[in-house]
Amino acid sequence: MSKPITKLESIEKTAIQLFASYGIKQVTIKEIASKSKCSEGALYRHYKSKEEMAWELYKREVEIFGKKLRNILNCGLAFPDKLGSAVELFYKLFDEDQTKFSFILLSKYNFSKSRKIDPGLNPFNLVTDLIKIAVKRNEINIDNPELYSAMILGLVLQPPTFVVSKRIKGKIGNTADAVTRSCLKVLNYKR
Amino acid sequence: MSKPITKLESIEKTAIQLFASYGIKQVTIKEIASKSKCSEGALYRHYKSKEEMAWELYKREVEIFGKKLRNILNCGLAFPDKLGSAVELFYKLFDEDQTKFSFILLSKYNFSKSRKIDPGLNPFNLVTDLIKIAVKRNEINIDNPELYSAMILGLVLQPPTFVVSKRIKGKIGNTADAVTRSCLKVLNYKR
DNA sequence: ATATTATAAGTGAATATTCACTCATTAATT
DNA sequence: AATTAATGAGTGAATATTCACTTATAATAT
Repeated sequence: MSKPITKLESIEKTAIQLFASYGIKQVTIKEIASKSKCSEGALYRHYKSKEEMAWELYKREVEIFGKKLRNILNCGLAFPDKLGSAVELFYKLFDEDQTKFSFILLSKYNFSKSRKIDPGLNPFNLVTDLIKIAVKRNEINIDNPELYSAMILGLVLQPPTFVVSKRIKGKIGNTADAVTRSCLKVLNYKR
Repeated sequence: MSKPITKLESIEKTAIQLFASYGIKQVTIKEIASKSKCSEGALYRHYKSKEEMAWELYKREVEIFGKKLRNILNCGLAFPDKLGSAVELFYKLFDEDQTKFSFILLSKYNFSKSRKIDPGLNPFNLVTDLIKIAVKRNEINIDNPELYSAMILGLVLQPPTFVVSKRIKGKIGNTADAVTRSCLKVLNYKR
């Protein structure tokens, strides 16, 4: 046999799906192998260990999202439009692949603290920077940018989390506007 | 009847502390035993398994907090005062025992979906109900209470989570007011 | 008071189980 | 034939759990 690329894809997709549903630690190599219809050994052709695989997948997916987010935040829009596009992007991508984003959202605390994703692509950093710059430019009026960044991130992240835990049913793309407006209120944005 | 010395308290305190720091799966019985200065077997006098213990501790702590929250939300205050007291309570308790609340905040997704805490004491339900009632009484003006409950919960929960992950340093009790005001803005509360 | 008994809790070595990872073998491709 | 990849039973270290025995305390009897 020599069609490794398709196998790898299948392994990764299965792993993300299982990690998202049950958490990294509770998923076994056996499960990933059987569900992706390959052997246990096949996994080790591509990754050094299960932990390593989980981390690589996590890092990759977060950084892919981070790049998209950075592109939006870098173009010369005004603050509320940047924020709005960011929320819209996130919710759209979330709706398109809930499983992938569950994995991202829930895996955060399952890696050793020494594993770091590229700070320039870390969505938390990007949002915090966005807010700090807006403060500097007097587009919003808040003290304590760290606190307000936390509030904004929580406000934006919790609805998708509620979708994952079934407290909210269906898609959330159509709520991006309402969420953005809520953020702007919190930040005392005056148009 | 007899009531010999008990190491239960020590075991539980140690377990919560270790679970909060490293996650339930990554903590071993050996570690709990040695850190709480008892044998590995002692744990099984009180709990059927490690998993069971983690769940019982989680459930207990969440429900203790749920009771306090319910008491506050049940007394006849106006909406913004109820919300304000709730945030203040949460942040005060969080400051008093960060370890315990890290455990609560981070363990959520480590249990099987079939394990449920008493719905009447579930803080998420309590807050959602609070908001729904306020809508009914025309104290706030929002469509989609589920979405707004999610936003409010995220807004309130993320700052403590940031303390746990060291993005925010120190205590947060003094931010309760600012956070409450932000919630009221999101909810279109007109005083 | 003192002794006796009952019981819950504690102990830790022994055992069972889990699970990531390996590697000898097989199969496919060139 | 040689090379490359795939397989999955096997391995062993890590870990959870058990259990026969000990100990401390409380309840009861003397």
